[in-house]
Amino acid sequence: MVNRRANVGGVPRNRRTGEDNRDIEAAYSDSYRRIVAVIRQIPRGKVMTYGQVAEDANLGRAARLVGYALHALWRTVPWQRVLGMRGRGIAKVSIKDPIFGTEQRLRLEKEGVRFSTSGGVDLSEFGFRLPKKRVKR
DNA sequence: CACGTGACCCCGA
DNA sequence: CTCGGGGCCACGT
Repeated sequence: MVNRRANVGGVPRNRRTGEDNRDIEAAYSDSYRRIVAVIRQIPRGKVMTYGQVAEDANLGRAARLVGYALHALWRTVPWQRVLGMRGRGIAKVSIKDPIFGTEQRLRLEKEGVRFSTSGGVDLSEFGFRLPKKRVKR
């Protein structure tokens, strides 16, 4: 399993305890909490891209922030269901660490997500979006 | 306060 | 396909 700490420069551990990440949400910003809230709603067998998570969390185009946050909060969410956008409705594993990257793909395949020969996931088939809030009208 | 950095993304050349 | 360039934003230094 993935026990290995994936600490990359700058990404802190839980600010309060310095270890356990289970309640890490409370220690972080509101943006992080919203990101977590969105990711937790992705059902089994479906995926979202970093950019889509940012949008649905009302964070505009802060896709980068989602990646940053997820790296720190992965213990608290189904992290495997977030992929990187690779143009034209195709998403791919975006994790640099090969151990985690492989783990992500295996977990998704176990949920029924299919990867093409080139490693892409068809978002028209496996993509998930939160139902739109009907705010305007 | 100012940078640098990062599991990102879009666009144009 | 590869490169830049600009945008996003939290966090560490």
